[in-house]
Amino acid sequence: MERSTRQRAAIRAVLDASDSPLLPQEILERAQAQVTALGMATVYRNLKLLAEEGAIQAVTLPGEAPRYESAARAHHHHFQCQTCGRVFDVHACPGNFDTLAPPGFQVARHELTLYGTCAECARPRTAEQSGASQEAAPPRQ
Amino acid sequence: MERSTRQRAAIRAVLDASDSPLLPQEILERAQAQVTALGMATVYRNLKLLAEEGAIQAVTLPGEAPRYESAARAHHHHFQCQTCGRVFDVHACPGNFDTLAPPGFQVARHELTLYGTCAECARPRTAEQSGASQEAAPPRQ
DNA sequence: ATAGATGCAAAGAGTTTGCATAGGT
DNA sequence: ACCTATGCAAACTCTTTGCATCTAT
Repeated sequence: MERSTRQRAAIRAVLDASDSPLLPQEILERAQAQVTALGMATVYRNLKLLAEEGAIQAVTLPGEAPRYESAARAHHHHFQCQTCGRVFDVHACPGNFDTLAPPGFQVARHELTLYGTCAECARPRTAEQSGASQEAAPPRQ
Repeated sequence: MERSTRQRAAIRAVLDASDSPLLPQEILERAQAQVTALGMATVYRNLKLLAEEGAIQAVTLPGEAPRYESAARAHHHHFQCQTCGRVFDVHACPGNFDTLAPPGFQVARHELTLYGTCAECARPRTAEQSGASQEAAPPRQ
């Protein structure tokens, strides 16, 4: 049966504490604050394990490594800013997509990703007075 | 400026001829029917180039390598069968997602992926009489 | 003739796996 | 005590890059 280890607890804690999906590397770094000797292999093994049992979910964006987030969070989608590359949660959901698929197809779940310009990047002239500091993920593209 | 080579033409032709997104490996194999000595590096270089100029688009599904498809095809989404792993096109689109993002966010485009059971996998008992032959991508998961 | 494109092989990045050891039950 | 989970390093897969050669313009 599955054992409860400090490593697994730390990884879960990191994902539960984050308000956006994290890269394996980020998870490793943050979890090492709890378990110093934690290795990347253990992170991957636990991500896979936790994903299989439904405790966490993978978030994949085109051209980027998979990120992971706690499945405990309410159903939501993602928005990636094409300017700064950051990923935001979108808690709205148009809902029922069951009728979109061809006849005979059964829709179990869906994923929706929006791309565009985030509020910060949309008004660069007010960036200073708004106190925006780009403290999240740095620009990528 | 950009030259027109047999390799690039073959890659474009393969993508234009396909009715579902293809993996780089599949593109290589099919294009080699035209250009025998074609190498994988050239496929990747051209996929990148064609994607940058908007001629093709990448389709990324969680846990799978990116697939590519012609951008000439009308706006559509994808459905992946959780049983056989195949990817189907979904030509319906709920449309306007502009209001889903938080205030100040500008939505330029969106991607929607549906997961569930395809018509074939939904009724295994009628698979024989329907003539289904699983000739598309083999099961993966 | 010139400069972009190709093919091969080596290099990178991200992820997985083998194996001996640590540690939960 | 048993057996899963870990840590390290090697292995793997997918993708990118260096370099000499080829080729479209």
